[in-house]
Amino acid sequence: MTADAQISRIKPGRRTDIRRENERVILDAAEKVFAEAGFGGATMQLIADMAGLPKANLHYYFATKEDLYRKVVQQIFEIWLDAAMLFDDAPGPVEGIGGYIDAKMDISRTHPHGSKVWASEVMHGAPVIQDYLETTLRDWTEGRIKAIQRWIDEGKMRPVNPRHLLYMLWATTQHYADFGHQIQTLNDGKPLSDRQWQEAKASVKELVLRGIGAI
Amino acid sequence: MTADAQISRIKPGRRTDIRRENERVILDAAEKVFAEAGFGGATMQLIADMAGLPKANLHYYFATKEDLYRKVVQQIFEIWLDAAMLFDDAPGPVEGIGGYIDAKMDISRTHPHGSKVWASEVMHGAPVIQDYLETTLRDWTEGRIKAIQRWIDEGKMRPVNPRHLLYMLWATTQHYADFGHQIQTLNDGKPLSDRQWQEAKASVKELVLRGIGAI
DNA sequence: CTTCACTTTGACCATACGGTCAGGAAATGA
DNA sequence: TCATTTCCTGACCGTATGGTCAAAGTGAAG
Repeated sequence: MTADAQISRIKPGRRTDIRRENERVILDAAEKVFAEAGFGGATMQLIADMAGLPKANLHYYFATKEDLYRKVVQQIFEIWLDAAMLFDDAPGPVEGIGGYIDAKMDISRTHPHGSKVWASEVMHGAPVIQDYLETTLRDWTEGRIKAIQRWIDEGKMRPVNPRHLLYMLWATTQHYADFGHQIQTLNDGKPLSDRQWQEAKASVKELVLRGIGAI
Repeated sequence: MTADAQISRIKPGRRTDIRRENERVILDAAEKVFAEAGFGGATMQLIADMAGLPKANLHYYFATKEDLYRKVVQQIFEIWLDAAMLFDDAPGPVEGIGGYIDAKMDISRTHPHGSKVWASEVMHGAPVIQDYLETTLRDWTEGRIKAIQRWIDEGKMRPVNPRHLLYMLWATTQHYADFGHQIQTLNDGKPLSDRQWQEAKASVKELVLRGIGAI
């Protein structure tokens, strides 16, 4: 992070880069603090300390706490949408759903904070991203349901309710991020190792793919 | 709720009942507010308004905000533990796991607030219930893993990783409470009907039981 | 060097929050 | 009736928080 800052300041170092870099540092800090303390429990001072900047500087880049929070939520949503592309262009459920599980599990490992912020936002009634749920997410969901239904019609999987299958995919994959602390506690207090993450991915994939009769 | 208050005030109406009743009203209000706003976003004033009592009265029954919060978390944990009894005394996975799914799905419908408070608590690193995770939950989990392993050894289900199976059960069932708002939004803004809840339970049970090769 | 836009920040403010407390009301038992 | 315990609550307090602002710092362009 610090190294990046120095690099970007040396190489094409311009005013724009200062802004871009600081916004990134602040967003990363905010994601972590919002995840660990919730929106209400997070303070601008905590985020500032985590980012290594004075509090007033945060308000120079982000007008309000809500504004900063909104950007954090949008970020994780876009990451998930990108990963969801694996669903398309897949010939069948093994590649489509299996690949989607892989991607979402990887995100749960690399972006646990973002996942928690999203979960918290939805649990509180989605006050700032309700429009996303009603537009982008709804459209995406309907599209995926159609894809699953096609696989069912083609006999590539059993006739399960596509909607509840999607919920299960979301729930199961995000659980490893949102409830990571509980999982770690039940793992003798240690984070899952590489091998254990592989095991988790394999277990989830097998349970789901066998559950829908794709293998 | 009001009726209960009147009844309990008339029937065996004693000092103890006033305390019991008020504590219940406050706990119910607190559960809802903590679920909707998070610990940091919840205020004693909001809880007091929801309970229909002056704020100072809350502090008469519960010393601090943390104290009140702790009681709320303990409550949902006990409800879940009770439901988990269905796991025991079951001859096989169809009854044991199937019954557990039924029970947890019912709780997700009847106690969505408690589930959200628990999720929020764990996501924030379980600051107040870490000891529960390390003792009661860990013991319960180990016991259930043994039970599942026994079913596997008896050939009643496929050899899946019991730990990840449990995580899937928790994730999937609690998803219907924790992400209820998202599910409702994707259901044209309407809460799931009785029929839709039946469909959800059936889908989850079939996916899981088929996934583990129990049906 | 001067200019000018962009960035930084310590000091400050109004508000809202958790919690306290004194004094009164209500219930109970003798 | 009176004493005692329990319950109730408006008013109050110290603190922490989100946000503001004026003044200073910085560096590229002319």
